[in-house]
Amino acid sequence: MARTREFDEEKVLDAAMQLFWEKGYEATSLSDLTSRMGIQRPSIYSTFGDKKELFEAALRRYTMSRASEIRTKLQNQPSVKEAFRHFFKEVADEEYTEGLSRGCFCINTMVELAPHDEKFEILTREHQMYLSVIFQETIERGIQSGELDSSIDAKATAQALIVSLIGLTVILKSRPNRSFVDNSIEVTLTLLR
Amino acid sequence: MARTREFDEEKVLDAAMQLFWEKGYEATSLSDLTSRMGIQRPSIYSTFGDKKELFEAALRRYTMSRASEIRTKLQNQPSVKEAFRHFFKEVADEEYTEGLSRGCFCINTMVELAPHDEKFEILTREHQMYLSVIFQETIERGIQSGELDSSIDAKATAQALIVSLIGLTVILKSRPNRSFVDNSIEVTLTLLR
DNA sequence: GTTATAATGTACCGATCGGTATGTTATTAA
DNA sequence: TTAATAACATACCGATCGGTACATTATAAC
Repeated sequence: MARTREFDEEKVLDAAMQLFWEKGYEATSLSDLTSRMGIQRPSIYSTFGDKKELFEAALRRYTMSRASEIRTKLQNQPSVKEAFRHFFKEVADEEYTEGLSRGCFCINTMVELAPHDEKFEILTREHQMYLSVIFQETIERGIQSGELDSSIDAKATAQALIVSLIGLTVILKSRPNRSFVDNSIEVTLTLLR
Repeated sequence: MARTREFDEEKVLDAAMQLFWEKGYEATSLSDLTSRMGIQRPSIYSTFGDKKELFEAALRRYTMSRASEIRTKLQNQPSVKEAFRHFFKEVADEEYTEGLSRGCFCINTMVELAPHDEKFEILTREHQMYLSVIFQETIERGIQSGELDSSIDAKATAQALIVSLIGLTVILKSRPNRSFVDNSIEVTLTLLR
């Protein structure tokens, strides 16, 4: 009974996500968005609502795919300690490889929007708590298998690792020496004894 | 031979610092600045240059005072481990006490500007490296005094603590449970054995 | 084929952005 | 007292901001 949509909703949302991820909320204009998403302004507003709502949709898309990506990575290694080491090193490698340092979209949002917008305070917190549980389950697997000492506090250690991961992701934006990054990763991993 | 300046340069720079610290670079407008600094636009431009230069001056002011503040805090405690514990707890307390979560101006800048502006990439990196040296010297003091095991790597441990401090500062913006924060601090401090 | 409807492209809205030209006021050296 | 000069306030600049009105186009139900 009406004209069909000419664009793929997921594809254009993905394009918006990439842009917000690179530049943040304030620095991304509607003109940036239309050109990168390949659709016109009214299409954005009719499909996603205003700029903030589009940003929120993009962030939700990011956190969901990122969480399952991390869960997969940690499950694919038999050794828990090696799994974390590999994961942390990979985070570092990405920042050194790519020209632009995008970091983590959720962390960027935590810094830019969470302090002034309760919706994003909650959204970013819940993502970190979710990741924390994934870490905890991974550590518990290591305890179960005998790889890790049963005396360690899986939950508290997972929380400390989340904090370190955030710090690592953020400091990479200032492009520190590789040795700085490698040192801090190795020392942090000694928490898994 | 000319009219005297009616404002205190340090005071108005301090006001600009507070504002950029709260809102970041993009979200702070010249109108915000003039009203908070209490001076007119042309006075800003003639005294500090354009918006980016004013921001840089504000950030430099912040990093210098913050570094000496941290150095003092760490030196004032006889026990190194207690010094770090007290300092980390204090960082957390500030975020829970204040209504607004400003976090650390330098970290905010690392996220917002460092990836797209080499000047701020360098400026923020150098501040973190400087703090890292302060941490290292503090740890070495603990080793000297016999409080800390001489087998620990002071430099690498200091770097890991810097990363954790950054992560702590950032995650506080999402207002996690106090237990999350306390747990991660305590676990991280076990690196000082 | 006709009609209803939704997606599209264009062109525009007032508001605000960072930055500056300009005229006025105050101060100091002569 | 006068002349030179720098800080001041005002008012403005073009550009861009987020958001929308409106006319056109394409599709699906009938």
